[in-house]
Amino acid sequence: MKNVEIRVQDLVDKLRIKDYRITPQRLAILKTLASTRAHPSVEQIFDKVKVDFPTTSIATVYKTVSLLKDMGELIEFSFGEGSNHYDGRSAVPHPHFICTSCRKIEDIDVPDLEMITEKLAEKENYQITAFQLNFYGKCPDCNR
Amino acid sequence: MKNVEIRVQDLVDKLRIKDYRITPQRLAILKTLASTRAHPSVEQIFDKVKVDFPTTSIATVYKTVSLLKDMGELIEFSFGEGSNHYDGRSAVPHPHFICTSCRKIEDIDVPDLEMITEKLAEKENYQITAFQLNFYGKCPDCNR
DNA sequence: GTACTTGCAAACTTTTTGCAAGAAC
DNA sequence: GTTCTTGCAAAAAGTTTGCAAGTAC
Repeated sequence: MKNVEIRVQDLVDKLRIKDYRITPQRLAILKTLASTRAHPSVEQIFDKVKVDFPTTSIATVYKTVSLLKDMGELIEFSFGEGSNHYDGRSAVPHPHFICTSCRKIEDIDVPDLEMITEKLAEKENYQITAFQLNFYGKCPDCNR
Repeated sequence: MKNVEIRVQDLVDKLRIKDYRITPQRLAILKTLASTRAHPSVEQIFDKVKVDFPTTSIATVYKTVSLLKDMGELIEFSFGEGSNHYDGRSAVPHPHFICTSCRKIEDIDVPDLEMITEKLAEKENYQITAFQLNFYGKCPDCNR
């Protein structure tokens, strides 16, 4: 079974456990979230879901995204401008690089982040539950 | 001369050089930005400015904040909910801790961040111009 | 059949904009 | 006096909500 299908099934199970119903619209939203690395906005999720379900309302997308967010199953990003973006592939926070030229969002690897977080929590007596680390600049493609 | 006054003068000079005019409203906004560590929203800046200039419009605050942002003189934050927040004390990005309970925003120190940024830029061939690093959780006061 | 979900429209929040009157230079 | 800025109100953009009709279970 592919990673995407596993994640969709995972989300379906988690919804069912909480007695939420699996409607075709919701399933389409889950599939969209699980299968993209593009960190889409609600509008972008909506555009994808509309292909299969043209009658879908954007309010439904907002409601489902909000539900998943409350369940801790997706990560929300706010970049200075416009709408929020979401990553539903994994619920674990991770750093990003955002190209200010082409607006592309890439997952990146910052090896020492866990240790840094632990040290900070200990030093300042914080109870840290999440983080947001974004680097902004130009990607190799735009940097010419 | 105090740091706050130096920063206000710095901003005034930079505005004048670009032929922007120093109105009493703008000066009050600059003073508010330079003198708080609270990372206020436009609404909160507006509330402070209104004390001295009750006729000030929130549109004026938006316009001045936007002007300073374009000049690279303040940092904008978007936390998942509500309005953007601003730090006008220094234009240099720096990490924050945000208490999810009392909503307090604190500047923190992450020693290795510069090195991490450099390594990342080199490895991925990014040209990094800014970053945003926020830790979320409970501060010592709320963690009882 | 019951309880939850959808889709629509209206409401709400935050931010931007057009423009006439006013102020900085 | 010229040009920029203000303040107001309207508009725009993003998100939330109430509710009747429809659907998953």
